[in-house]
Amino acid sequence: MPTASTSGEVPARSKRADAVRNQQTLLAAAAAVFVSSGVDAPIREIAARAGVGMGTIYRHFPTRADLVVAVYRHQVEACAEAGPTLLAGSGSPLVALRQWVDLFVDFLVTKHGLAHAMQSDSGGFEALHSYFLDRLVPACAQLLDAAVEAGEISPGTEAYELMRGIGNLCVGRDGDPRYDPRRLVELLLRGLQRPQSS
Amino acid sequence: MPTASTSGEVPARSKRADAVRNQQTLLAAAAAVFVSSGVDAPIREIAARAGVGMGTIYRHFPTRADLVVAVYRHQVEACAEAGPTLLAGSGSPLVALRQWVDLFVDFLVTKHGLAHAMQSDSGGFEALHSYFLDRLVPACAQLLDAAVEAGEISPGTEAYELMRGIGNLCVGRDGDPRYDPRRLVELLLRGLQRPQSS
DNA sequence: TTAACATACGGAGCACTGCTCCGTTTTGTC
DNA sequence: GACAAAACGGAGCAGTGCTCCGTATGTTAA
Repeated sequence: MPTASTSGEVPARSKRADAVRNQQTLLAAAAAVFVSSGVDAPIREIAARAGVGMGTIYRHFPTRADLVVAVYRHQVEACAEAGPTLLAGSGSPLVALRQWVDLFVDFLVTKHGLAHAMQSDSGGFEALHSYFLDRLVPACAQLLDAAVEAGEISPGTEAYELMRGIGNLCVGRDGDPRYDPRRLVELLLRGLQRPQSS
Repeated sequence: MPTASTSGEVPARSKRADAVRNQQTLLAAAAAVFVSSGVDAPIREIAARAGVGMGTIYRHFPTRADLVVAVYRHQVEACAEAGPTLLAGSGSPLVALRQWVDLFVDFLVTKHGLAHAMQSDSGGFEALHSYFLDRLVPACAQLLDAAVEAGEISPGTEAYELMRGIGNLCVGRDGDPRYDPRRLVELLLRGLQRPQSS
């Protein structure tokens, strides 16, 4: 009963299937492009990657900020859900943690772009940020705990602290080949590892 | 003796007069445009304002960052020198302080643009920032002290603190008509004023 | 003074970008 | 099926960064 208009409300015909599909495609494409080319990547590039026209992007996300925010939310969700999945799929919690952190670093590109895109409008940003913490800290903690439990890493590091550290390692690199945050994050993770005998 | 080549050094023929003149003109024009249109203003606009061709700008300042840094240094100097001048030129230290703060706010536009333009290369930025503090805090302090001395404002506020406060009021306004930093700075200054008996 | 050269200037032109607009295609409904 | 609404695609426009080279100007040596 899509056309049920019980009151003075607008009928609100449900979205067309292709529109929904394209929205998803765009989110994924934008995320990938943000990672490889930064949040200032040309819209054309995102459109090309998604295999859609530019008009489609502008219809779904009128401004760049809209797109960035949408990707941000999408990524937070994906990242949060990936935690348990990775843990279940891998025999080693440490490996799972590594994979998760990799996802997290990808995500930070968008996050920093967002912070920049939201110099004003700080209200919405606060809300988004707390959403980010609520969802992600527990996910990270679960992986961390599991790795400790399995004896792969030393205890004593909090998820929040680790995430913040990673976040800070990832600021301010814009095409500078001399600074690769991922290398440093890798180092950080290695530092977490419990020294293994033989 | 401009062509004296005492050793293996390059003769280093002195710069042409028009080149020097244009450099000054450009600095002034860029400063004005940065205030009215932000540091991302089109190069064309700056060139037009200075009455020179774009080639001239790019010859003097190969990248936008170069130009911004040069304007920054220039402004720090001008601001520092303006302190004593304004003080001497006006009967009221408070009026002088007001005028100085106005200059300072103009300058902050460039400063913030600079901070953004220097996400990487943080070494040079640090040096610039300490230069900024060394030059400007004393200038501000002098005005502040004079105004206290004259009984126009209440004592107890440090120059550094005031400047920092003003600086913070000036972040994150990019064409948002709802937020005008100057209004707030004016309020701050008014708050500094000693309540005067009619 | 003037010739000759190094230096600096100007702006047309190219490449690339954001964003709009509208003819075409797809989808859902009757 | 037929039809309208919704969504799509991408050509095209306007604006921008940056380069390049013919021209103008300042400077030096004779």
